[in-house]
Amino acid sequence: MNYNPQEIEKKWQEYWEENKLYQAEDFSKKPKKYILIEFPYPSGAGLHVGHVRGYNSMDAISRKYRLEGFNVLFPIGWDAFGLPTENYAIKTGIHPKVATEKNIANYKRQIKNLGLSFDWSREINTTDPKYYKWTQWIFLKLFEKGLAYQSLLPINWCPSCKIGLANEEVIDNKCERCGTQTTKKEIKQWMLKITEYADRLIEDLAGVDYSDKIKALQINWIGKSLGTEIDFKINDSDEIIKVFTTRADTIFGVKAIVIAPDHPLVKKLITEENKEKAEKYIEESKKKSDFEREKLEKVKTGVFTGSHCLNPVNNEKVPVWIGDYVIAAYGGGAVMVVPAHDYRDYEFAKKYELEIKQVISGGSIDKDAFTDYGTLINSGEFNGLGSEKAIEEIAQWLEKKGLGRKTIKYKLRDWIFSRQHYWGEPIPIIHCPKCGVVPVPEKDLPVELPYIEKYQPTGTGESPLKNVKDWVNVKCPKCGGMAQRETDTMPNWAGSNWYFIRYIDPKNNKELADSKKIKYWMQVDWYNGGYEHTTLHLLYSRFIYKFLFDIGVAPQLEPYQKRTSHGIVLAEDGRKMSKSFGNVINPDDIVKEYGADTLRLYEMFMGPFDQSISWSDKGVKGVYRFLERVWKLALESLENEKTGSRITKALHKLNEKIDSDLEEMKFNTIIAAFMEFINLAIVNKKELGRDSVQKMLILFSPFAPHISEELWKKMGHKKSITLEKWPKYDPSLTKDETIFLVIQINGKVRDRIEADADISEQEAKELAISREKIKTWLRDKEIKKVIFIPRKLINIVV
RNA sequence: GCCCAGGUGGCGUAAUUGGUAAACGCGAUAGACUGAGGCUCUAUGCCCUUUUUGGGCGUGCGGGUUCGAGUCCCGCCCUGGGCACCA
Repeated sequence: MNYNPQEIEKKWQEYWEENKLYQAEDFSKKPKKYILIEFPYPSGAGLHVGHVRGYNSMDAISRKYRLEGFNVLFPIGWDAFGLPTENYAIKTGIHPKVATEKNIANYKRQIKNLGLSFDWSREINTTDPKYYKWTQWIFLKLFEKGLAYQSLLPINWCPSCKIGLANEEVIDNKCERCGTQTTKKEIKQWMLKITEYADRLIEDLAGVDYSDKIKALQINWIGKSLGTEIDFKINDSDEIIKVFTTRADTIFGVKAIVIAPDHPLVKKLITEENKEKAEKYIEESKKKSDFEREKLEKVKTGVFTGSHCLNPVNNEKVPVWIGDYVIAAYGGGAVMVVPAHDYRDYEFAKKYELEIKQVISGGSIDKDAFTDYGTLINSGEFNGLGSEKAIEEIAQWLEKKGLGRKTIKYKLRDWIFSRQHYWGEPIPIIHCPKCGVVPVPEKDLPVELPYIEKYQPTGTGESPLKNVKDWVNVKCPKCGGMAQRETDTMPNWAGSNWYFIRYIDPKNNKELADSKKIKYWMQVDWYNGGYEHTTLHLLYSRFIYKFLFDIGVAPQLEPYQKRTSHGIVLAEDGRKMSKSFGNVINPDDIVKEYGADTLRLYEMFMGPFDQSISWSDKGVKGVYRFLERVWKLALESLENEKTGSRITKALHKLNEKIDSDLEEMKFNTIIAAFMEFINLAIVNKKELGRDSVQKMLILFSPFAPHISEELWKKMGHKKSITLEKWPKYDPSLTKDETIFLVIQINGKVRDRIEADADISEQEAKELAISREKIKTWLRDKEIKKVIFIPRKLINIVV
């Protein structure tokens, strides 16, 4: 009988589900493991082989943990609100709700075909009102604590999607979804104060097991920067411009202050004679997109306001300029120009004929700016100090006089939490003409998203919900007067902020989850997902979890003990898989042709887990051939009684290899080790006994569950292989009794001899110099030194 | 510019963490099987030398440490990813 995955896989998938073999048990006495994958967004495109890479790897880990006696929670659900579905709906005319249902059904079918050991009894869906009731509840709590607020802000606006975008959704000044150039638009937005958690989000990384890469990515994104805020008093005025700098040591070299065109003091600073020129500049910079500014102007532009301010350290009069390269949102929107010690300032000074005054010794200032640290010169009482010390002392000096202070700035901005779109969780707020902003009372949650036919964006910047009069108009919960609902919805990150808590108690109607259950299951022991979510989803969900900790819902400071990320699966041509390139591999096709086990094994074997790898059809075939060999070998060995020592040893070695490599996600070498074992066993077929086949199948089952289960049954077992125990290897059997001792002369391999593994140095030496080959090498030479490494080699130095 | 990875056969990659470089898979070539093709099996695997014997080179480049370096140190080059008028 030939290996025929199409015949066996479906059968076992149904068997596993019917017998509830993968359901996690609350409060089980067994030790728990919470294994999490990023729940998929059910798009119209269907499951990607990249999803499969992450899922089946964590599936193998979950399966092994179960065999080892752990109570494993390995859940799945759907992150279904958001733009992709809405755009799909607009394109096809299928309502987002219907499209979501359809897409989920498709994903579910695809995922079930892979034989993953998810606990389907805990399936969740972020678009289910029973679920988003709690997403809204979290928002109310954030509002209550002052962490959700409204703000009129120039936001990134995509003219094509007609939607406001968070900074994180704008890439290269283009809309992340459609690629259209973004512009700015002022809208009243809901914001979340993630910046309040910036420090904790950095500090608490110390206590979790994330790779350095992931930690660095997050720390970079938060962009903490220590510096000094310096007050520059405006000449003949009480107004102060606060300037942020990391280089307070260069303050004696300041030759101008540049403020952003939208700095609050701009209007006051422009003098009558500069009015025309300055206002024209501001107008023009507003028109320019960020993209243009970056690409077209290497040398920064600016315009003089006509006003001056005073340098607090020496009362020098310094001109105030307006420059569109200064970002209003960062560091107070004002910078000090130190031409001698900053490249941009140097160019700026050359262009506008400002003085270049050197205050740090070093470099050649007539040629270019000198930006390194050094010793202060031309800096009054601070002359002679090193930069680092000077930064410290100047800050202290300023602080004493009330003219400046040490401060910390972050690149991380508060999180724009409003979307003017239909397909999202309604923000549970009511606007009352009398009482103002009123939160929807908890008892009235969820605020259900009404089913409407016109869900297209209005293009005015308002949500389509604005037109649903009988939904918008409500009584104010406070005064009972007529009021209106907030019509903005939440971004698609809202539901995924906390979903891992809902898996713990998915049907709870009173809380997000029962607190005892949360205590039992949290933290997530191991969370795997794509690198692309490192700065968005991962950071957001850590923030929300910290908030939940602060209000007593979450028991720990961090949600995820360990976070790993898989590399992207690229197309065979090395490019990203994309419909437009026509190079997409559909997992369905692979399952149909070769079976799920082949797909799973191939994706583990293709290369290092965290690395991007190109797909290879040839590689898939190679794995399929391997499975055919396993099948044939196992069936042919059923009648063998005893296992030879060579096979026994190899099996224990394999066992050891899996144990050590799986924790490190070295799936590729595990599969290679399996192949090696099978190759050995095929050559020594008669030595492969029944007991070893059995053990081999258990070891194989986390990786290729279907074929293992089928062969297990063919061996006469009545119970599922998933109920077996993970074998323990005997360390004494993983070591060889004889080895090939390598003989080196001057570090070069000259010979190798089979020898007893525990051969002594003396014996090894004697053996070595008795060899004809070695004798030739040693002729007429004097042995200076002999280095002997037990079990490995002997090196003769002549 | 800054921060991460990484650079090993024709290709994807492996190397017990300083000890036989190329395991495993793919491809290629030759042979076996076949009427033929495919599948499968066996062998080969970079350069030099007369085939074997044997020897040399060899892990991006240049140095260094060491009995011994893909692995450690110093200096470069290149590729991929992330951030970026961030002051």
